[in-house]
Order: sequence, then structure tokens, then C-alpha cells
Amino acid sequence: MRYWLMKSEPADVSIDDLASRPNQTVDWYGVRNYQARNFMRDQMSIGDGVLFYHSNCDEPGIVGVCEVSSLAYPDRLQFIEGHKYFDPKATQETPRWFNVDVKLVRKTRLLSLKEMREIPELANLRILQRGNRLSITPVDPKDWDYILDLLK
DNA sequence: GCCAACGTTGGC
DNA sequence: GCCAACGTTGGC
Repeated sequence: MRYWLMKSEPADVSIDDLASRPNQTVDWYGVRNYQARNFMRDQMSIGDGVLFYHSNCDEPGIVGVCEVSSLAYPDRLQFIEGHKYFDPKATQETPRWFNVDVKLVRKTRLLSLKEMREIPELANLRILQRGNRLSITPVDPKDWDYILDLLK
């Protein structure tokens, strides 16, 4: 059982989009970074905790708690020619990109990036490190507990 | 829109 | 394997 923070651009998939999907579940498509892919493919298990984060928007921050609801499987978009996420080097036999499914547990208040930066206890959170760009990062159990407490 | 900080690509 | 050029991320 691990914990993660996963970024999504609300213009693409917002927390409300997730809440209105069938089973309140989304396939985490479009990850095209090897480190983030490896987290999904090699380390995620069903039931892992996920902090759902809105990035590249007016109010960046955590907006929900989710859980990993499938093991990783090939990202279907890598095979669709002409698609934004098409990868000519990927084949059905040797897919390159994988995703898990993520299911909403509950929406939370906005825990903004700004607020998190002001909390000394969260200083080692990966998302707060300068230059951080990874869309999926592990969260320490200690930080998970602390953040879930803030979001009660 | 700016730009720092990365990650990727491809020539050599 | 090096590294310059280029592309992307994402806060501001």
C-alpha cells in the first residue's frame, strides 16, 4: 500500500469531471514520461491512496482523495494514429505507455499549493520542491496522514 | 505570456 | 556517450 499525488489539468479532467464519470473512475491516460509511467506500471497496487491535484490552472492544489482501482495496462491512446498521444514506436505487442484506473473516494476542499508551501511540516513533499515537474509523485505515509487530517 | 527547470532527440 | 537544440511543464 503506497500513496501518490497525481496531477491533472482541470481543463482536461477536473475533479468534477471525475465525479460525474461512470463509477467515478478515470483511466489515467496520456502519461508520456518514463518515471511517471514506471510508478504506475511497477509500483502501484489496487487500493493505493491518491491525492488528486489540479495543475496548470488558476488555483493549483489538491482537490480530492482517490484510490488506484486497477493495475497498470497499456494506454489505449498510444495506438491511435493522429491522436495527440499516439506513439509510432509503440505496438500492441510491445506497448510503451501504461496507465492505471483512478477512482474517486471523495472530493475535498481546495488545499492550495500556496497553503501547502506555508506548512513547514510538508516541506519535503515532492510537489513543493523547486523544478518539480513530474505528474505522478510518491507521497510519504507521514505526509499522507498529515494532508488527510487537513482535509477532514 | 514569461521563463526556469527538466526531459528528449539526434548528430557526431 | 556527449551535448546542443528543442520541446514540455506549470507556477506566476
